Amino acid sequence: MSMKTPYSNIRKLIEIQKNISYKALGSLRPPGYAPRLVVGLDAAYSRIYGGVAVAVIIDYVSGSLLDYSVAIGEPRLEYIPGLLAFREAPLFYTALQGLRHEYDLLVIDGHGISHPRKAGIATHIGLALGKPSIGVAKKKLYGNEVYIKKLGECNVHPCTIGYVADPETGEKLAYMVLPNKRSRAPIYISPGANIDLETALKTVTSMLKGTRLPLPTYHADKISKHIARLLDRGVLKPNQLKGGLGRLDHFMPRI
DNA sequence: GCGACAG
DNA sequence: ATCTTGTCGC
Repeated sequence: MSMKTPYSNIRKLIEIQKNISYKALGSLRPPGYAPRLVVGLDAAYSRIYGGVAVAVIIDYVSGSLLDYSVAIGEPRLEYIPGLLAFREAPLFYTALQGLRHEYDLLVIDGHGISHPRKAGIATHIGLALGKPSIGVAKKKLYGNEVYIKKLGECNVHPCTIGYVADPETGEKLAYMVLPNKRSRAPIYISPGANIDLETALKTVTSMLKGTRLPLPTYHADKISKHIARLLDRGVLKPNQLKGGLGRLDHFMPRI
């Protein structure tokens, strides 16, 4: 079980996010190059060992899964809406270090700037690593949903059905996309850092292969859940994992 | 006080 | 996220 965090510390984490978003918002421009290798990040949870973070590498052109890395460990923080990055990013960072390839882009399960302080987990990670990052979330966290299309008008998928607007300024923070024929609910695509909203949309929709999630996140999701199951069944031991045990000393500020 | 609330 | 049985649809 993760530690409970006092309200005083929560305020400090919120201040850190304001600092992060200040820098990240100035980085939201087109990368200027097409991605070659793309990382997908997702986490599942094992009852025994805690978080199971998986980083995968996908070849953007072929869609091939080239590599993956795992990090496990008990998160230091409980889940608090808006503060997900402080819970999961340390594990993601560890998983990333086990990767054998360099990469151009990160696709992360969760939000980017479509966040109360414009500092979702994709923003934290993209800014810290100095790479383009995109958040792909399955549920809205913040903002007003604006529909630019009726659901019935979406014949060809993926279909951009609307966007999420900043309640203060009306600025577009994320696009809502129906990834395939089956899904009733959209996915939310927002830039994390070092990329703009339009490029984020194009890039992610081009990696939708009939699945609800884009290929990188799709694979990371499947692998992390699978490993969490094996761990809880005792079929797999933490020391057998590629990427090893998670060191949680990164991304967590001293509070 | 009430509703919202990534994973 | 995870816990869980049945159930709707291709």
